[in-house]
Amino acid sequence: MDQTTPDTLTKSSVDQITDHLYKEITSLRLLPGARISETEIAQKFGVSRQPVRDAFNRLATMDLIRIRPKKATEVKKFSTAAITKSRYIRAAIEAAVLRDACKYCDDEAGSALDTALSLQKKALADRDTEAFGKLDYAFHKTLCDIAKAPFAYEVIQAEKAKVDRLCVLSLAKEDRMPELVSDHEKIAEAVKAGDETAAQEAGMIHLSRLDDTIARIRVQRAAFFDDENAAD
Amino acid sequence: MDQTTPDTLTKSSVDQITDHLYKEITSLRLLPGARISETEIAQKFGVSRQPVRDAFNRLATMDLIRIRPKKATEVKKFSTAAITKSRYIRAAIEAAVLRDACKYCDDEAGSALDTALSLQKKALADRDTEAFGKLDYAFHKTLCDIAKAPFAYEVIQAEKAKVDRLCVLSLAKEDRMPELVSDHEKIAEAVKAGDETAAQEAGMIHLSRLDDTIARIRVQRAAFFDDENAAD
DNA sequence: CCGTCAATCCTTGCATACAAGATGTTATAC
DNA sequence: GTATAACATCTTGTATGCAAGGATTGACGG
Repeated sequence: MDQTTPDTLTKSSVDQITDHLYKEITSLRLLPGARISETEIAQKFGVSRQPVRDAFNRLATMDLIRIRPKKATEVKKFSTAAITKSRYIRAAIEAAVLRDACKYCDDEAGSALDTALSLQKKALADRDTEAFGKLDYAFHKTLCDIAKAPFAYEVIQAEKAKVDRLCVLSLAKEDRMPELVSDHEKIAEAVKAGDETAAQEAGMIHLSRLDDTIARIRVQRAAFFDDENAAD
Repeated sequence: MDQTTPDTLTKSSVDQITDHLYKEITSLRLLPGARISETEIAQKFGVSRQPVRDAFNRLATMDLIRIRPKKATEVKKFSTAAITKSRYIRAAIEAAVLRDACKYCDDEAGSALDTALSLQKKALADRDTEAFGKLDYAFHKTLCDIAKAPFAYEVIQAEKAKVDRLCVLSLAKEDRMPELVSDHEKIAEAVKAGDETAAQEAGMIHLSRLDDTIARIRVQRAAFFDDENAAD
């Protein structure tokens, strides 16, 4: 998210507005297809149109909004093509990470996985989906660290964020937690055992969990998808 | 490159300026560390600072320039971390592509690879490095298409572009062409044979060709690298 | 009642002016 | 001679005004 933030610590108006809109969009408070206006946001923040404009440009490069010159700016709808691409990238990166994690996993790494898993089980017992969401990210980051590829997490995070707002639409988050924790357990076990193929297999199964959810949402909320639309 | 270009066909000033600076940077006519000024570019194009500003923002999100607020904007230097990340991503994606290419390769795909290779051999015979550069991209795109993952090419292209400007510094482009063509031949052969492991192995060797080149340039042109610098 | 045309409003794109911060230089005090 | 402080000048950030194009709504003619 903060990839475009300059090295200065003083958050400029552009940073603030970008951050705000990012959260609004990813949390689905701004629905796909919703039109947003530069002047409207500018008034809301008490600034001029210019910083809003810059923020729009950043969000456009993140593929979160779509600026149609002279027409309007709207929150991007989901596209099956984009989801497919994102999934492909994640699958490829995570496979590499799991392979390397198996290669470099030692006792310390194993205990790190164990603690991560115990935290997840606690969140599962508490039915705390929000906490689990963060632990989910943390688990994958741990894997990247073990694989000596911390930068891979940035990619995973970026791709994950692109589809995470879609999962907000899924009502059955609590129901999915058990199988996700179980997936993580299998992955951790394989990594600790150094079993590449088992780890990658478990990882791919883990990724495929999303497919059903997405397929269900696509039919339920077809209006949020952009597939039949000719224009990108 | 044109990922940020809106759906309108009329190239706006921002598009033109972005395109121009992109070429200037990737061709190394603008050297890493060079400072570029909004007003300077604006005068050069006969426009106001605003479109230049927007172009800068786009280039910043492409990680090609670095905007230091109130200070200056400069062409990003190479960083070992960024190169490592880019290489990791490419390796992961290309491995997946080669795996799928082996899976889906048929006669038609095989002949597509053959024609691509013959074109490369012609460029090699002509010592036409520029033509070969384009054919190199085209070859990898062909592989992505065969793998039924055309979107993967976008990722490869984006990551390739990040380090390609580095290779402009390499004087021995002609010398490297034969081994690159040879690599491509091995890859194509393995893909046509449907031999996953051979294809991936050949692909990884192909990728590793860059490592030596980069290592050499890093010591020769240390001023273009940003490793010791604490600030990103 | 319906279709067509025009005007008005809305949108973003661009230009200009001013503000704020950082840097390098120069002058002055010691 | 040196160090420090003030200033001049660069940089980007923000505000505002105008221009150009699309969309909707209204009126007018059939």
